Amino acid sequence: MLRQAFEKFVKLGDEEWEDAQSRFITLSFPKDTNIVSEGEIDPYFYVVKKGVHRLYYLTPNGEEITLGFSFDNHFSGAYQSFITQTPSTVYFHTITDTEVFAIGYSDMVHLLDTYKTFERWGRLFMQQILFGRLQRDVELITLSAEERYNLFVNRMPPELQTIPQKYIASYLDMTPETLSRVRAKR
Amino acid sequence: MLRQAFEKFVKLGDEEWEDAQSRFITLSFPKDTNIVSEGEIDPYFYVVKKGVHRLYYLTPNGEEITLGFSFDNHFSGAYQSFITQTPSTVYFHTITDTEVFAIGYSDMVHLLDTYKTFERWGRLFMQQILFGRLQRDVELITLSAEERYNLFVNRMPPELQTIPQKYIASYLDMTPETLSRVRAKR
DNA sequence: TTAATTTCTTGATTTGCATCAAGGCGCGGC
DNA sequence: GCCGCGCCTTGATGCAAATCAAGAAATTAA
Repeated sequence: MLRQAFEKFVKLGDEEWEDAQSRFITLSFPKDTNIVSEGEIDPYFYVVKKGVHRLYYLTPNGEEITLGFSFDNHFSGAYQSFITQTPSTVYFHTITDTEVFAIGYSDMVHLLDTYKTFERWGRLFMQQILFGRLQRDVELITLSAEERYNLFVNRMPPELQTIPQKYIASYLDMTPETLSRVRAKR
Repeated sequence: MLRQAFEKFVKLGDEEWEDAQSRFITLSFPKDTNIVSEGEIDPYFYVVKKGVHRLYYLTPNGEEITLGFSFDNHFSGAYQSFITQTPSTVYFHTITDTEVFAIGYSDMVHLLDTYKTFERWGRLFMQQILFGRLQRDVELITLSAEERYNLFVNRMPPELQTIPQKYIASYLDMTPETLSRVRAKR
């Protein structure tokens, strides 16, 4: 399952996979926990075994803005902090009880340095996140609040059915009041 | 100069550099040309020798939305189309007369396949673009039209002084009228 | 140079969504 | 099982920026 997450991007040889696998640990967190907070360096890169995560940041006046969600079988974490080993500007937060595979920085560097395959995985992974963000940028700028919500619902995997609406609202760049009104119209 | 563009990310060995260098060609375009249009596959990845470029897309009602600019000594192109070899959703456009180094897809694949250093360059380059977009997302959501313009001016390199204001306006997600009013207040 | 376009400015009006406000519902804790 | 505190809803009002509308300035073409 961990291996599959990587093999969505690259084919792994058995030896390099053994090496990689041995470097992951399993961690659990209860719901509503900040795994990483603003100002901390994210010590791990994560693969979600079970649960739903949220990335958000705080505006100067204390409002939470949700950047994205992640869930089962996907990569997760405060990537920028982890890969640059600098203090995070975002909170990495559990919406549900969660289990993850986690790998530390020096172990990740080992994989990237040693295996060309992992270096390629890293490139393709970054690429996927980037292209996803670009798509989102287009949608935030060109679509109305109602259209953004409709798109979200159509793409929403079942895992996200349970997310509090205020998180969805901030992800879609609207207030909870606006989201509530949009929903009332369906 | 071409080499320096890569060496902002990774240190290159002389042999791999020779191989890479030999695969670039030089191209020129007059101002106001679409190097790549929507629906076309971008045949090259570019490094700007001289000139200013713009990436934009068209909304359903024909409005141009500017995604970004590039200029001397930086990488440029419709990356998503090039790297995935699929039709572009964006226009890649010259604002000024332009000279570029360009490398074709099979040559780029050769470099990525053959040299771990280029694979790493690719990862770090994608990463830089991604982190830049994330920063921009934050600014678009949290800042007012006036604050966005002030930030842009502070960061703007001299090359961008000559850009038509309507392009800046659409990059900052406001109308030309709004930008004009913001500027009048300084 | 002058004419033709395009870009930029300035003013009046509109609008989508935010903000402010208050009541009801649901869920977790004791 | 009931209490209390977030969360969601619904209504009234406000506002930043869009839209609509001309004219002025700048760029391009002839």
